[in-house]
Amino acid sequence: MKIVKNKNNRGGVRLGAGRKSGSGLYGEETKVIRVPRSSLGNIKKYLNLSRINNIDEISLALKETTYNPLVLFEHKVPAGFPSPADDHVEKRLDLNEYLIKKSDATFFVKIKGDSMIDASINDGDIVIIDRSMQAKVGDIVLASVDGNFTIKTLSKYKLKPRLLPANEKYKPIEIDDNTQFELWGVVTGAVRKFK
Amino acid sequence: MKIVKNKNNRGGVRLGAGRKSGSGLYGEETKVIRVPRSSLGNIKKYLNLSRINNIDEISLALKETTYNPLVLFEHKVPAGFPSPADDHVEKRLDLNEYLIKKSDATFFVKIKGDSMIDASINDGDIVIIDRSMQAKVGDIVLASVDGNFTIKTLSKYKLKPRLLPANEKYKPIEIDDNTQFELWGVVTGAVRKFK
DNA sequence: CATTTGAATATTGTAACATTAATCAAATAT
DNA sequence: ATATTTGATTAATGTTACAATATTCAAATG
Repeated sequence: MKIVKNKNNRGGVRLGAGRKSGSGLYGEETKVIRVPRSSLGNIKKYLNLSRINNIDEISLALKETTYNPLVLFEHKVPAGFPSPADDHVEKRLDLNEYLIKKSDATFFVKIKGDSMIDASINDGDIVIIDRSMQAKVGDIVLASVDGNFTIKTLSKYKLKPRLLPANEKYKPIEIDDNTQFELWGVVTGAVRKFK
Repeated sequence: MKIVKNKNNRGGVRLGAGRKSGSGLYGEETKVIRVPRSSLGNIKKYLNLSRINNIDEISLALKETTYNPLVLFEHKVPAGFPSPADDHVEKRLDLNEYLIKKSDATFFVKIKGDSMIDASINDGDIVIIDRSMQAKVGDIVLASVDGNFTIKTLSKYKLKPRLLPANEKYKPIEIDDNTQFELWGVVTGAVRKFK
């Protein structure tokens, strides 16, 4: 009986070989903990979000839900507003529910600057971004271009993506093969506080 | 040499003895998971809170639509968006909480028409109205004028209120003694859905 | 000089273990 | 008879150990 050896005799003691420290999923030391089964899903979701977005700390603020089913007057008549008593449709409205479809694929960005002013997105507004949606031409998207984040309308030009600002002061951004370009998500809504 | 026995000879085989299942901290099965060290604190805080506050409520708050503990990138740099890793401040954001101060004095109106377009309030937007606030000149308000509801900027002219549209196409509305006029509330915010 | 290869080492999920905590009924005390 | 003490019993919990996987490097090969 023969002992089959490796045909090749490569490798050997190599200084500095091996996987590098910090090359893991989280880039840092991990610990083992025991958690109740019903919390597993939430915790994994949390870890996933923080990993993807490269966030140091997410404070799991577990305040009481502020959900207050409030009243919505929905106006049906184009010119002016009808008497609420006669013509409005009353509805309960939860703003989270109204504006967010997939909560675990959604995050918010606060707008700085006026480049989307013609799309009624102003400095200080908060836009709602859905990472899970497939962006189409015409959508307002969050993208990174050469390392900078920007919110623009997605367009196409000569088979390449093109980002259009909604303000005449700014020029479209053309994306070529030398441009780092990544779509982060589709802007699905916006909120503004006046007071 | 003596073997020291127990002085007492109590106990023994007892059917049904022992700690009862489900008597633990969480009252349910637990699992072991590995998490990054930097997240440990938050996860423990979360587990602690959910335990104290009754699992159902909290997991509902995290999972269901009413409360979305999502991630907010708040940008500090005016021009464009910086790398999220560098400059963002991350927060949980509850849109209800963000936009509503006094929930029992607040209601919503869905906008029809383009008369406030220059204030970035467009057809289809939903505005948030606080009935409890004292309206000041410059505020966007909901008012009824001769039985019709309208949303305009509150102004003053010759000691009388005047309602200014935010669109050149429309004219200011002067309020005189023969005009029925009532202030319904101050517009404190607006939300828009793109998709 | 580019490619292939396997040793080397970190990561990661899970099992195993030791310790702690809770429960029960027999033994003891009152 | 009733209350209390006690230790066997078993679940829960935190930690370590381990096996499987992933990643990296440079020697060997082409």
